[in-house]
Amino acid sequence: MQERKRKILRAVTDDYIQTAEPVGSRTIARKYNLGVSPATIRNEMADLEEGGYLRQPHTSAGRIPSDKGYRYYVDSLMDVPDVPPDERVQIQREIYQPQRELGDVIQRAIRLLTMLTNYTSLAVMPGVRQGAVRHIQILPMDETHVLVLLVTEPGFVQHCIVEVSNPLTPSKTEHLSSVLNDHLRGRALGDLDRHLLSQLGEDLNDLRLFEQAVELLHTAMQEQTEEAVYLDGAVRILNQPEFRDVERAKLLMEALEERGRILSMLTAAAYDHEVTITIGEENVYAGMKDCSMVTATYGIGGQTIGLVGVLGPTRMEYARAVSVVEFVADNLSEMLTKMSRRWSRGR
Amino acid sequence: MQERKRKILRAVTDDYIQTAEPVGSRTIARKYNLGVSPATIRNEMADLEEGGYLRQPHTSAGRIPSDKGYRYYVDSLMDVPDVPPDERVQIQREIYQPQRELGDVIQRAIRLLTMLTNYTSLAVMPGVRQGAVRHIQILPMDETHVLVLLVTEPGFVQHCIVEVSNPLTPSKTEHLSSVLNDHLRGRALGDLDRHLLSQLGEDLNDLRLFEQAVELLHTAMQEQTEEAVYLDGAVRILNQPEFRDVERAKLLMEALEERGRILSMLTAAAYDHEVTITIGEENVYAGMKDCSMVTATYGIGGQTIGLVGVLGPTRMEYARAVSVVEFVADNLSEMLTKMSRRWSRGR
DNA sequence: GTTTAGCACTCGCACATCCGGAGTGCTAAT
DNA sequence: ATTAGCACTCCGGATGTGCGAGTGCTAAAC
Repeated sequence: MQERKRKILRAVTDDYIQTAEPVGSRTIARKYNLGVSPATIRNEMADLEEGGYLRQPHTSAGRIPSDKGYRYYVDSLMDVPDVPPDERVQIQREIYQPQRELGDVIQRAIRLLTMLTNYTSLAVMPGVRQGAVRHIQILPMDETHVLVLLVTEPGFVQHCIVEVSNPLTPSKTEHLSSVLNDHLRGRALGDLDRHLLSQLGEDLNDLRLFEQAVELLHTAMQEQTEEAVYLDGAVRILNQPEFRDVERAKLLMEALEERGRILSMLTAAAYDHEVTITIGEENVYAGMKDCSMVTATYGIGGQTIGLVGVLGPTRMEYARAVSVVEFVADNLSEMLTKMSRRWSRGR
Repeated sequence: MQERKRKILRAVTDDYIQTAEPVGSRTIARKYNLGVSPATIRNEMADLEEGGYLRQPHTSAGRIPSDKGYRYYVDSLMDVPDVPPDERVQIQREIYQPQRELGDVIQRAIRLLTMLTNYTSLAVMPGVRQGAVRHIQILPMDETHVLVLLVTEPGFVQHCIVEVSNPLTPSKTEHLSSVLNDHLRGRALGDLDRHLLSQLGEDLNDLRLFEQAVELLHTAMQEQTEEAVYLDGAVRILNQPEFRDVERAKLLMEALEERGRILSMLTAAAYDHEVTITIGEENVYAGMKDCSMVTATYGIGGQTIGLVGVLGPTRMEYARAVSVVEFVADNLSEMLTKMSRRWSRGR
């Protein structure tokens, strides 16, 4: 694409992102000094429309970027700014809090994301399957229930209550706990295989207990195997003029209430790349067709374990969103990696 | 108030609740056969308006109930229907699930409430202070952090990670756990007093350990002392015609996102009575001035520990809401009481 | 050949206007 | 005390109009 067309596409997109109004040739000529007259810009815009980068809401209105236009914009027009220093420290202060649970950290991280971007933000936290087991503990609750407590890398605590067919005495649960600990520590719960299980059986020396243990782990895993979805500032989306229509807003909010849907949307889109931008129609779900997402992955020691991002209208401040989301994700990764290392050293 | 006025107020309220349109004298004469002409009804309505029970959105429109009118309606006009059998079983099936955590139970209960009433529903779950301790366990995480696990009556599990100034070895945490267990079991965490603490000190036989224990409990309590607020179906409120205005909707949704505000609102209103109805202006918070709440308390063995309810427009189906909310709360109480008894027997 | 000025044309939007319907309050008759 | 009749009010939707912003085209200028 010729340089001038690029400049114009960029101007249109920037302006529309800022004002939410269709932008005309005169406006561009005035605000962005390209050194050409409105008429020339009009011609170029007609070409851009033909190419599918711009569209007109109605004849004789200004142009707005199409999804394809936004795509081109984020891929090769925008320049991502640095995160300003004050925001850097704000983010880092929030993330490097005195250590808490992973869930809390993520919650706080995305709350900040919401504040800074004014968009809805979301995160996926890894489920229990993924992380290596640090500690596992079985505690009796009442005749028919036990509590399974699981601490996984990197400091992710989960518990669930499991019904057992035969009562377990405190001494038995203690025994069970220690055996399970010996065998599973350092391993991911998803890695349970036959070999491991048979070895477990030998060490337990008690068939019924063994069966219960297997049953227990099975249930525990089923219960909380799912990745957790965090969401913050869902109402922010109502600030956007494109959602001044209640019906639309309702539709979107309803979609956001269904965590499962969000999850599949997020994972479908973006688990492999550092930063992913999903624009309008690229979204799998109807009802999100005029939203965009900017997401980034975070992980421990280079391995991706989760995802944070923001959700806004397609007319989103992509450049800023990218910079902030990326920065948050990077810091999250760094923090988690440190946290994990500290634990290894402590052993 | 004369019987006929009561009948008319009731007719107006019923009709307005159903249609969301101001209701006129002719409508009442036609739909609710009171045996009098529209003109008579008009006179009566004028009286009711003077008395503050009805109001007119504008001259020459029909009447709608004022807050005072609703108040009179719920206090002495409406008759609360039984919960229909199919809904009864649905509710009971949901609540008497194979035992899970209290949080899950409540979550499910209010989800159902949302489904059945089509209003936003909410619940308050007791914080950690209130319940008697069943089990307490300290586990080391890394050099500077331990995990405090707390199981309180009636099967409420909470954990939190606490930073400690001096590292605790596994053997020490074990010792600490067992001592704490001995002393705190059956007591509420909020009851920690000097006497108890000094006794603890004696048994621990280790000053530093004792100090850490106190510090630990202190932090643990501070962290999670707050009652938890559950919310479901917040978007449902957008279905109501009174919130077709986006600004209003946004305001309310924003209020709903602030859990603390909800909490104080709920507790302020309704902790003492079985079923409480809070109407429009009676709400403490602006932004809720055209909402009503129907809440009921639940508890264990007669002692109130929490609260469930629904939130809708003042033009709410009070009768139905009351019946369903009450039924849910009662079943919740019954279930929790049983659960608690079962545990006592298990000891 | 590209750029630009000029101009006719197109829409959407805000605003004013108008009309009908629903409902009221008052008065007088029952 | 109740009711029929009637004049009056006011909202809401339909209709019409003018204005402004913006376009596309054409012809002139560079």
